Amino acid sequence: MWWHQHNLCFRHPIEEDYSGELEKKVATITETDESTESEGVIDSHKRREILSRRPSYRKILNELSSDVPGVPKIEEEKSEGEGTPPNIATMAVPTSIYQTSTGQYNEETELAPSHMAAATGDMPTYQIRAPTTALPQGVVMAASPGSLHSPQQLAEEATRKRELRLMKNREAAKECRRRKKEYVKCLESRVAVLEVQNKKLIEELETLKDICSPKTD
DNA sequence: AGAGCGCGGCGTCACCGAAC
DNA sequence: GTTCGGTGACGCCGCGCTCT
Repeated sequence: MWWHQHNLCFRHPIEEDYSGELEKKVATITETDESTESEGVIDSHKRREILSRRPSYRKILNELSSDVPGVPKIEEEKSEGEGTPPNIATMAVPTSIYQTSTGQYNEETELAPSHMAAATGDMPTYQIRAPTTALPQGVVMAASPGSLHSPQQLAEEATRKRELRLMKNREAAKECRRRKKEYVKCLESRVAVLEVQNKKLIEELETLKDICSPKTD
């Protein structure tokens, strides 16, 4: 794909800021009013509010692609096993783990271990680095919640649910980052293309001016 | 050699919107 | 109303580079 051929060898400061800058650049060049961010001055809370309302990268990119020919689409995920996106190394997602008896779980009812207190910031005491393959493949999940009675069983179930949720979120985060990188690459390419286009138009304008302006001498 | 720094990647939490 | 996926934010870790 064409946008992958750019060999950009500079380092980015912080990824969020960088992609934000790119977005501004593209918006400036194209003069669209995406009004992405006026961040930088606003406090983190406001910024968070603003950022959290942005549509997903896939959505943005797909909208871009419909506007501008040549902008690639991020593929929609097919259902499990229907083929992986082209540029991800097939991740060893232990799909069988998802096959719980209920297929669902309730996040809110989960046990809140003491380490959860770290959510407020400061020192994250929750650093229990669960191995990437926290649960082995083919693990058969426990019985449905309805059959759980003893406190121990309930605790086990809660732990299992939490691990499952963490694992899913882990994979989601990876995928999200991959998309984000793709999105940033796409923006970079678009900036390059638009800059060339802009330059050409300016040159053309100058030429036309020369032709149309009356000679003074 | 090793201290310091910047960066990329990861795991996790919190939050939001969409889907049901 | 509940569940689930997507994503920003945060903190940590490892790596490479530079400086002393």
